[in-house]
Amino acid sequence: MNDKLINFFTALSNDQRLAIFQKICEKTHCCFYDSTNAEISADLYSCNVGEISSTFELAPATVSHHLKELKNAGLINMQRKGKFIYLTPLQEPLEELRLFFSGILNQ
Amino acid sequence: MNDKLINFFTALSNDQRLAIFQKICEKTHCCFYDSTNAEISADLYSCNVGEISSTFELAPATVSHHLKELKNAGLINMQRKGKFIYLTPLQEPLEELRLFFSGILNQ
DNA sequence: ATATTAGTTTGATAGTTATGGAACTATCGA
DNA sequence: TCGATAGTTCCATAACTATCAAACTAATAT
Repeated sequence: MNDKLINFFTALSNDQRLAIFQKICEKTHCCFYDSTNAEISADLYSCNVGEISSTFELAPATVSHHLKELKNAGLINMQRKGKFIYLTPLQEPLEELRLFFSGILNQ
Repeated sequence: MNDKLINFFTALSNDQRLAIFQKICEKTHCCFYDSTNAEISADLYSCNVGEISSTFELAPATVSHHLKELKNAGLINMQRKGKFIYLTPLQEPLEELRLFFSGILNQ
């Protein structure tokens, strides 16, 4: 039960990784639709690994490690589309965390 | 800005420390009043360091380190009353964390 | 005063984590 | 098919973390 929480907290306890997660959240916009009402493809509303690498001054290997940890913690999704891998935050963990901090005190 | 969050997450990213924090929260009850309407003293509604030591199978030194970290992160308060040191969770950080997870996504 | 109980600090050690270079895999465009 | 671009995995290392024994400080009781 606490294992999942530990994974969340561990993933967010590193400053680079927290910043990366925030960037992913910030860069992700909910599904917009174009004039024809067709959903615009993921690369228009989420960010890819390269964008993280160039934003933060970290070696690609390091970024890769951090993303892997965010993914393993269950905080983000990584989806390849051709040459790029797109990053999106998952909502459930955010909800779980909100609930955890709402419910922890007796009142 | 993120420093405070990092401290929260780091403090909660260790399984023993998370369990200790949960224990402190669980053992803390909001101010009850006795029949004379006088506030009952802290030792009746919060837990002390020894209680943590005996609950978790950790050396006193280890417990002390963990508590220090929870305190330095700003998650708990430690108040000596005579021989004992009483532990209480702080509410602001919980609220901050709730808000963080509420506000991080664009919608 | 001194013994006892409660807890901290110091110092050491074993284990974990962050970082990146180098070598790898995957996809695409020419 | 070959070169370029995107990203991962392997490996090493430096830095950090968790743990506890031993020596300490703080408060109380006798």
